[in-house]
Amino acid sequence: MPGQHTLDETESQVATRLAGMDLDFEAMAVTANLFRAANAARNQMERTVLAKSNLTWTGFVVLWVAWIWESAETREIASEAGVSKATLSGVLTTLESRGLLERKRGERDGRLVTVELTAAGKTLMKGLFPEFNKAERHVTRGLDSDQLPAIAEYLRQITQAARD
Amino acid sequence: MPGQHTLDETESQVATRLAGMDLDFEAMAVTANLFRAANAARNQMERTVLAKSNLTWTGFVVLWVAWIWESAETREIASEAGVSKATLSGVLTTLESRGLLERKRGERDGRLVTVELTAAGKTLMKGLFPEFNKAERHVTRGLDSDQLPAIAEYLRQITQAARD
DNA sequence: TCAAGATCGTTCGGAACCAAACTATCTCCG
DNA sequence: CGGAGATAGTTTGGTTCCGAACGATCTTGA
Repeated sequence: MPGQHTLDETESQVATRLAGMDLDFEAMAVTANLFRAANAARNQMERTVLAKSNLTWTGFVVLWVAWIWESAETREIASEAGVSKATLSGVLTTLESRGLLERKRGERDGRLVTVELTAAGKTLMKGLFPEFNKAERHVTRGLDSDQLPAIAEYLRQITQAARD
Repeated sequence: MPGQHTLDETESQVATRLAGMDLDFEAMAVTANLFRAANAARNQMERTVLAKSNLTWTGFVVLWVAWIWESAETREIASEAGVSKATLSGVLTTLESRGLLERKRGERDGRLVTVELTAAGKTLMKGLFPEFNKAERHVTRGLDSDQLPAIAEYLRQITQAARD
């Protein structure tokens, strides 16, 4: 595949190109590989699991959050899915029009909207999630399984640090 | 902040809700936290570093790749930035119209297009990248610095595994 | 009680995003 | 040669994505 660089080539080019600048190369390597890994994993899962159900990544995550929490308020979903409330509003409209979930105006507080999966949405998730989990195992198969909890913890630390 | 869940609450709710299903919970924790971390870090960097230069995340990554490699072919950039060639085509048009880069048709092979930063683009990156690196250090500050290379390596393994 | 301010979800405008179709170019081989 | 097939980047059509502006609803305090 001409014109493609391996990860090693890329990183050594980075080191050469930026040599002499006062930079934290180790932090750089962690974040650069964080984004590469997340991107690669997401693309892989979209292709192998989500595409056949005609779901986008965000659509799936939204369904997942609502499924896990039985019923969720929109700002919880937005926060958990990592999208803005504006984006969520559109995605909810899409998923609602496909009959996978329902919006319900809050009774105690008329500003709130809660989201609940329909029977069709629950059926979809019940069938899809085990496949999704297989893909999760697939993308982590290169890691020593003893280390998985520690790696998850490192990633939690990054999330925490990035939140302020 | 009512209606928000901590990471711990979320993960224990997941465990409860999915109890009894034949799932790999450790792989799930790694991937879920991978996406959370990447999202949180990206949002943080967009807000604190990129917004003031009116750059999107993808725009910045595209500029970065072209900057590192002095001059890059579009498929390299697309692969490195993790976007499709269709997306890249549009982003290049945006950045080119802002005078940050130039497209050049390949001389030996007329199908290829190489991308090169303009003087303005280079100046921008030279000023911006040290700030970006500070943000990279910020989001990794919760990690033991001795462990950073190992963590980068774990992430490379995930990238590798997700590529087939 | 009732206005001022806070908070929620939606809308709007414009960029990013992708798959599929398309045009242009190159390569291969008969 | 020269046409068949491969490969590169662009266009098209439709969703996702965000910040900012917006209405609706709730809360607060004098």
